[in-house]
Amino acid sequence: MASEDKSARRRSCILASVKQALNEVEYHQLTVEDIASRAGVGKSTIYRWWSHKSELVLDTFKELTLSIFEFEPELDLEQNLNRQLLRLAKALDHPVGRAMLVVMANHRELAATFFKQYLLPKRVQLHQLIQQAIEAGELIEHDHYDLVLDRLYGPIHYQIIFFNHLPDEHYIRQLVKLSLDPLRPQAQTLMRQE
Amino acid sequence: MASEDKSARRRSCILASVKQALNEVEYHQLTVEDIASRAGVGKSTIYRWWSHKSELVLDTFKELTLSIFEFEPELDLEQNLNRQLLRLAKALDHPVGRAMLVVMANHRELAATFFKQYLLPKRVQLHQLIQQAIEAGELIEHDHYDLVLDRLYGPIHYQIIFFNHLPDEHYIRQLVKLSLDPLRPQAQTLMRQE
Amino acid sequence: MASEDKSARRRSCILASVKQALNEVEYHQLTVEDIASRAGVGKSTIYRWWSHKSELVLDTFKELTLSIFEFEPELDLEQNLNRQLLRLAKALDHPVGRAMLVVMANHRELAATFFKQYLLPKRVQLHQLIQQAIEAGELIEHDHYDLVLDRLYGPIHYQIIFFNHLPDEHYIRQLVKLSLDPLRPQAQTLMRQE
Amino acid sequence: MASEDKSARRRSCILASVKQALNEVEYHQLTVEDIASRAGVGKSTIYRWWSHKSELVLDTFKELTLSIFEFEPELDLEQNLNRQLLRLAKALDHPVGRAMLVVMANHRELAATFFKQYLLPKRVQLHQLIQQAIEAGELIEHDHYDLVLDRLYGPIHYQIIFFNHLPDEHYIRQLVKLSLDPLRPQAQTLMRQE
DNA sequence: TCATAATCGAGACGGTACGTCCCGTCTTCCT
DNA sequence: AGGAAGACGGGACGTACCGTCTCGATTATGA
Repeated sequence: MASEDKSARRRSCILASVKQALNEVEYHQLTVEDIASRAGVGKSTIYRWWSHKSELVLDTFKELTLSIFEFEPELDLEQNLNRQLLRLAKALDHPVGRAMLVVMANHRELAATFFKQYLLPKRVQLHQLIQQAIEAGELIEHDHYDLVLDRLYGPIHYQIIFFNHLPDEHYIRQLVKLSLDPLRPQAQTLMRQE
Repeated sequence: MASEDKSARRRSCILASVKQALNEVEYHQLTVEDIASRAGVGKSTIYRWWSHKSELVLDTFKELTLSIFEFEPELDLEQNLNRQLLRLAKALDHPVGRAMLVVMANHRELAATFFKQYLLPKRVQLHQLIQQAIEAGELIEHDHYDLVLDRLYGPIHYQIIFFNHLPDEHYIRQLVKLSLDPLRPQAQTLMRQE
Repeated sequence: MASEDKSARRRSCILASVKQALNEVEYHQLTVEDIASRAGVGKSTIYRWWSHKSELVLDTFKELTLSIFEFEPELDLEQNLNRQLLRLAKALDHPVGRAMLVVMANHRELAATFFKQYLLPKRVQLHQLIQQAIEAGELIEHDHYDLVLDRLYGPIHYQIIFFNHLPDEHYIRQLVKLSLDPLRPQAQTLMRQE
Repeated sequence: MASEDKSARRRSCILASVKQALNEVEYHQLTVEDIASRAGVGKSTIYRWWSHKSELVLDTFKELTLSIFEFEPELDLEQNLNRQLLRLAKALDHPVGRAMLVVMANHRELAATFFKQYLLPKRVQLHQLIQQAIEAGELIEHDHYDLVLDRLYGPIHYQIIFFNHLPDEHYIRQLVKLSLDPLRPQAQTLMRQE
C-alpha cells in the first residue's frame, strides 16, 4: 500500500538523518529536534516510533550493520572471522557505532535488550561456525567457548573504546590466528610461528 | 598545613558523595546539585575544582582504585595477574566503574586524557612485569605484546559492558592461564590441561 | 482562534503572577522560577516570550496601566489632568509601578525603549490636550511645553521615588492648579487664590 | 594616628575605585570583587565598613557631592538656585549618580535612610533660603512649600531618569524663573516674558 | 465531488539540569 | 594584629533539551 511505502521511506529517512547528524556531532550533542528538521519531519513522528533518542540510535546502528554480519560460505573459518571482525571494528569505529557504544554504557536495561536481540545472535552464529569446525575435525574440542569468543570480540571493543583507535587488518588477522592456532589438532608447535 | 588538610577532606567528602550517589542512581541521573547537597557543599565549590560532572566521576574512580593496582612481589606473575584482573573487574562493575565507562564512551577527548594519564600507566606496569618474566626465562619472547595485553583486558571489559556481568574468579583464572600458557617455554603440550 | 486565546490567557496568567509576586516581595527578590510556579508554567515558557525578567516587569506594568490613560471628553482639561495624574501616581506607587521604576533605573537601554514606546505617547496625548485648550483660547500660548509637562510629571515621580510617598488628591489638584493658572488669559491675579 | 590616616586613605581609595568602576560599567554589572581588586584591597575590608554593595555606592555619591551643595552668600536666591540645581543635575547624570538612583529605586528602606540623612537636609537648606527671601520681602508668602520645592527638584530628576538626558543650563534657568516669578510681589504680569 | 477523517509538520509546553555569576561570610597566611 | 587573597555555601540566572501535547494544513477516503 502507498501509505506503508511512505511510512517506510520516512522511517529510513529519519535513520539516515541520525547517521548524518552523528557524522557532525557526538551522541551527547545530538538533538531530536535536529534530526527531525534534517528529515523534514515533526518531532512527534519520531516519538511515535521510538520512545527515546537512545532507541533511535540503536536502530540506526542496526540498519547500518544488518548486511555486514553474513558469513561467506566459500571462505574458511579463519577468513570469515577476519572479514567479520574487521567489519565489526569498522562499524564500531563509525560515528554511529560510537554512539551505540555510548547508549550501551548509558542505559543498562536498554543495552541488555539490544544485546540479546541483536548482538548476541551474531555471536551465536559465530559460535556455531566454530562448532561446525570442531565437528569437521578442523578444531579440537575444548570447554571455554565463551572465553574463546570474548578473546575475539573483547580486544576489538577494548581498542576502540579505550585506545580510541580502529584496529587494522594486521591486528585482527593476528588476533584470529592466536585464537585459532591453539585449537588446531597439530597444536604442539604453535607459538613458534611468525 | 591546616588548610590543605581541610581542602583535602572536603575533596574526598565530595568524591565520597559521588560514590554514594552512584550507588543509588546511574550516571545519567546523577546531579551535581545532589552531590553538592550530600557533601554539604555549594555547587560552586564543585565547579571550582572540576570543570564538568564527567571529570568529577573520573576522579572518583581514580580515588577508588588507586590502591588496587599494586603488585604483590611475593606472588608470581600468574597469581598477580589473577589478583589484579579480578580487582579491575570488580572496580569496573562497581557503580562508579560503570559511570566511568559511560564517561569514557561519552567524551572521547576526556577519555583519551584519562586513559593516557591513569589507565595506560597501569597497563605499562603489567607489561613490564611480563617483560621481566621473559628476561627471567619464565616466558618465551614474542612480538605482539599489545595483543597479549588486549586479550587480558579486553574480555573483561567486554563481559561487563555487553553482558552486563561481572566475570567470576574462575573466568579470570582461565583467561590468564590461556594467555600465559602459550608463552611458557614448555608450551608443547598446552591445551591438554584441565 | 482557540490557540490564540490560550496563548493570550497564559500570557495574562503569567503577568498576573508577576503582579501577585510583586505584592509579596520587591523587584530584586523577584524570581523567575517563582513566577513560573505561581503561573503553573515552565521557566522556559517565560523565557520564550520575554528575554529578561525586566521586560516581563515592564509588560506587567503596561498591562496594568493600559486602561488608565484615557481622557474623559466630558471633563475639562483641569479635571482630566487631576484624574490622570492621580491614576498615574497610584500606578507608580503600586508594587508593579515600583518595580517598573527599578527597571527604568537599572537598565538604561531597556528604559529608553520602554519610555519611547509606552510612556512618551501618553505624554504626547496630554500635550495635545493642552494644545487644544490653547487653540480654544482657554490657555495662552507659551514656549516651554516640555517644562510645563515636566512640572506636572516630575513632582509626582519625585515624591514617590524619594519621599517614598504616594501624593494625595489635594497635592495633585494643587499641582495642576499651579501649572494651569499662570497659563490662563486672566492670569494677572494668580497666586492670590486659595 | 598613623593607622587612622591609613584607614581613611584606604577608605577613599575604595570609594575612588567605585567611581572608576562605575565609569566603565553600570550599577548592575558592578562587582565588589572588581572594586576590591581596583583598590588593592581584600573583599573583607570593604565589608567591614559597608554592609552592602548599595551602601558603598551611596557613600561614594555622598563623597562626590559633599562639596556641591553649598550656597554662595554673594549670589542672590535665583542665582544660587540655578547654580545648585545645575550641579545637582550633573551629579545625578554622572555614573555614580545614576547608580545612586538605581539603589534608591531598588532598596526602599536604604533609600529612606539615605534620603533623610543626606538629601533631605540639602532640601531643607534650600527651603530655609526661600523662607529668608520671604521674610526679606523678596518673595510673597504662600502655603505649599513642598510643591514649590518638588517643582524644582522633580523635573530635573524626571528628565534624567525618564528622558535619560541631562537638562542644560537654559532649561534649569527657565525652571527656576517659572518657579520664582509667581512668588514675587509684582507677579501680576508674569508669563508675558520671553 | 465534496465533506470528513486521518495524518503529520511545526513548534509551544512543563519540566529539569546545566554551568555561570556574584553575593556576603569565613579562613588562611603573610607582613 | 590586621589585612590581601580568595575559598566557601548559597541561590538566581538564562540556556538547552527532553518527551508531551496542541494546532492547522494537507491528504486520502467514502457517500
